[in-house]
Amino acid sequence: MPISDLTDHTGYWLRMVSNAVSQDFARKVAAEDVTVAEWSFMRVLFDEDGTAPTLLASRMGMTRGAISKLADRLVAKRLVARAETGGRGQILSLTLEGRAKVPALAAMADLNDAEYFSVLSGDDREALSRILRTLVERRGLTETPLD
Amino acid sequence: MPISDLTDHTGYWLRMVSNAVSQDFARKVAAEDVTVAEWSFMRVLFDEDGTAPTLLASRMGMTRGAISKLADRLVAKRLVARAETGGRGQILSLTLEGRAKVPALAAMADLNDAEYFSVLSGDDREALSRILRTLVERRGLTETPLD
DNA sequence: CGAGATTTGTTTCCTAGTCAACATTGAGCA
DNA sequence: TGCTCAATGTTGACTAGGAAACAAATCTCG
Repeated sequence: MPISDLTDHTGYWLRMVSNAVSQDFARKVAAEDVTVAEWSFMRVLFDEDGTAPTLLASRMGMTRGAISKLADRLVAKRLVARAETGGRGQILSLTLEGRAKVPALAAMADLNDAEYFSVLSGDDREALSRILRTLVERRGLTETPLD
Repeated sequence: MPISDLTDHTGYWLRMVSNAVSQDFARKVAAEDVTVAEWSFMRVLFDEDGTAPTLLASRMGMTRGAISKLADRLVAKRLVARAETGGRGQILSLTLEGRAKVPALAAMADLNDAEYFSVLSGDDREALSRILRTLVERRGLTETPLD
């Protein structure tokens, strides 16, 4: 039996494109001194301010440990604030500065996405989006990635 | 202007699916005590035995430093051998043991891919593959990812 | 109530990369 | 020839995240 080539797999091409989109976006948001994970974190808080770390972890598909460290970094940058809620609990919210950054970052995300897929026809763009959503639904992928 | 949601972006779904495919594959090859990067490395050598580290780095889209360490690990596992070529140069090849492992790993890659995309119709599978290849070509993505 | 079980957030250790500095080797060419 | 400059592979410092152990806090229910 012939040995299949790496490029025979859809997963291969998927990863190549995904990596390229992510790296490009990472480069863009770096201009605002923010990482992709930080952007994602802030975007979640933008809608659901005052979220507990554990919920953020599940929203973002990261471990609580990772969220703990990510929050440290964002607090150090004065983009996020931690608030004790009495006992063990804690609540994370955007600072004014953090909230003010979100629109610019969202615009970058829009631009990055539009730019990347602009080389496709409208039909193909639509098909790609639809197929990916189908996969997520049918495979029960609930964990959220970073962008 | 409304702030776009993370899920408005095709890149978001792309990353979610790509991560899921990769993680699943990583879990599978771990049964053979191999990582995804190691598999990729071995697969390249399978066809192009006696490759220099720098060429492997470009084939795999990794830095020379990463290849150097990856090669260390594979040599330690007796799957790859380093050969001096006189001066500074060096050449990497699969050992017999390494070469013998490739077919099983390739079968795993085939299975993983087939399994993941089995929930799509034939048309959608084909469309996805075609669209991804179009993106790679039109965006000039030459760097190779890991699976 | 109170004792075990669970949950929460943190921390430590580990892995797998990048980046940049480095010594070594080789090539080009006056 | 010999000088300079580029390329090679390695290394160390650093980063981001996962896994698991942990202490503290909260639940559960007898």
